[in-house]
Amino acid sequence: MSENVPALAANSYRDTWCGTVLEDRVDGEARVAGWVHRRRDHGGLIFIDLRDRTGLVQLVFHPDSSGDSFELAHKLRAEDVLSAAGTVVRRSEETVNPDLPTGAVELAVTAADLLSDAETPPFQIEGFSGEVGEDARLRHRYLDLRREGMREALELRHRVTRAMREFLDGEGFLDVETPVLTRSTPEGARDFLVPSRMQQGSFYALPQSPQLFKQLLMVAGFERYYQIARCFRDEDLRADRQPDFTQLDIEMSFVDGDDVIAVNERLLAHVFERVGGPQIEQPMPRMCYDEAIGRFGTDRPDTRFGLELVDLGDALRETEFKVFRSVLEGGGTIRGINAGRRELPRSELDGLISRAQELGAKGLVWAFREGDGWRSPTAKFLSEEELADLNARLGAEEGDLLLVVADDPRVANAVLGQLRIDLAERFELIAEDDHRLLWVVDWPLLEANGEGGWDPLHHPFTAPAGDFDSENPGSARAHAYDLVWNGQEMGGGSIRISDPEVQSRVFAALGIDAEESEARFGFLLEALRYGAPPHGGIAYGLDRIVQRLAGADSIRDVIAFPKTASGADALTGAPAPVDAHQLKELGVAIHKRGMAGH
RNA sequence: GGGGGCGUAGCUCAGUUGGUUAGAGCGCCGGCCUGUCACGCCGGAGGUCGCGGGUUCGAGUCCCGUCGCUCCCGCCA
Repeated sequence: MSENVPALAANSYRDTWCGTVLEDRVDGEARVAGWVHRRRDHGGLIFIDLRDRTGLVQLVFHPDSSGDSFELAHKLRAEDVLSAAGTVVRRSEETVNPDLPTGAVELAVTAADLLSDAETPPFQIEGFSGEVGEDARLRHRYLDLRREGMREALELRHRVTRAMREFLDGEGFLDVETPVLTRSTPEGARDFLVPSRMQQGSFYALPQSPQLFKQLLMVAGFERYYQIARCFRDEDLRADRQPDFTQLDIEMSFVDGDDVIAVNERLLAHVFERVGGPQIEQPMPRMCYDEAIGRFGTDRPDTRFGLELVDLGDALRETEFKVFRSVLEGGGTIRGINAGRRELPRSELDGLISRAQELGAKGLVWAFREGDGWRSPTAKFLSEEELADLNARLGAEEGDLLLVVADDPRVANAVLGQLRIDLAERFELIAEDDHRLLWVVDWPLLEANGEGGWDPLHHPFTAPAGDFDSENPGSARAHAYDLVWNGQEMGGGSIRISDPEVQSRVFAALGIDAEESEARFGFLLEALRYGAPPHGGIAYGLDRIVQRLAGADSIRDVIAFPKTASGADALTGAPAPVDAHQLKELGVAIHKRGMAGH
């Protein structure tokens, strides 16, 4: 921690941090200020642990040498704010506290001032074993942030962003701010809208990302841009999703995908080196999208463990089992995973079936290899030859647990992809200190949206690789890349379309006709006509990166003032009703859900 | 929008099959204590069992509704 703590200029309250009162100050005078962490009152001798952002130092109050402040010390309570001056004293050998960085010294107080008299906090700042509930922590976040874990998390976050800025500055990137009041950019999520007072009936949207602005900055010739940008998406929350979140946003000109990846690998290496993150290979591993889907069932594969997906359709071409047969005839797939030799009670096997159904599968076949066949409710529907073939394809050995899903390929992949993660956690297959980072590359540009149309896998500005064949949009690949860390998406980017004609054709393929694209993106198409360099970039979920570096379970643990699962701020009470006259000024009327006619 | 879990003292939790006055640890308050560092010892206060309704002789416990927190699905890169 000390490497980041700047020297403190002397002021009326203190001339050093609590956590820096170390042996090199012995016999010197020191003045510290902070919060009363704990008081140990021995009657004739009082110890106070004083805490600030940097740590703790022990203050000692003697009745003889501390004067009036001895009486004050007796009255001190937890979280009172205190300024104390005295002599730094080396502790005698038997009173050294090896658990405290400042434990070899203490401050013999000669004078102290109570700067603020604190009420008893609703929960203890430190020093008891029970974990405080998140509800209470968020309601009094300013107290929660005094706790060591939160201080460390925010300091880590600071060091991460500082290292990012350091690296990018050194590479010639310029930090440019883009608007927060803007118009809707189609990243796919619901927009937060802000009503315009001056143009009633019209709305700003909060940015889901600075995507279009950074492209315009490339047209403007800035060439290398970055921003640590707040972004907004009005969707339901998760442990790794907040309605407002922070993105490290980067864009470069005159680059191809490999150039962007190369810069970013150096960026990651620099940041991790600075903050003590995992070692990463240079260059980092890459995996094609199709391989990721094929082996792991997902575009964000967690490669820390096996349990890879296996295609079983060929073993069942002639099967008599109606369920499998109708799936295959309907263009579906049959895929499975070998979970290894496991014992699971029937209740847990039923739980796997429920989970598979929750994930969208119609069912799940479980089996244990037994001899050349299966012990499974499904075994009786399959021939000996089929069972032997399935065992071979799955590499099943005696007692191995096998899971098979027959469904639409997207469903089968999604279900098995999630089940392999559930099983890895259930069987503790993941080593705590194992970190796997990789790029997923060679993405399809579009995917069928199930309604006869096409949706972008990234966003509508992603450049197709090679010529874009409007007749056959599904075959187009994209110059896109996602960074995946232990199966979690940390960031993604692409080379963008810099040719307005290509952009128009991609819009058309997405079902956005000329009129609509002119209305919504005319400014972009026009800008591209005025000399757009080839350009591309990436955006990282900063909260997720810091979360993983901190080993936290939720991004809330690395955000100073996060929202609860219902999108509320437990501290301020936002969102909150507003005065009628505010609404009137905005020309906005409220239609509550459930009111007549709505 | 849907499913699971949770809600008891300031905090973290226990509370049996529905049965007398709802408990513990920490914290808090008062007293004692000159080497503690999760100080110790003695004493004390503190409860709308989230809220509303129901079943019952009797509800923290069972049922219905509702609110909040949380995890997941949908949604969202």
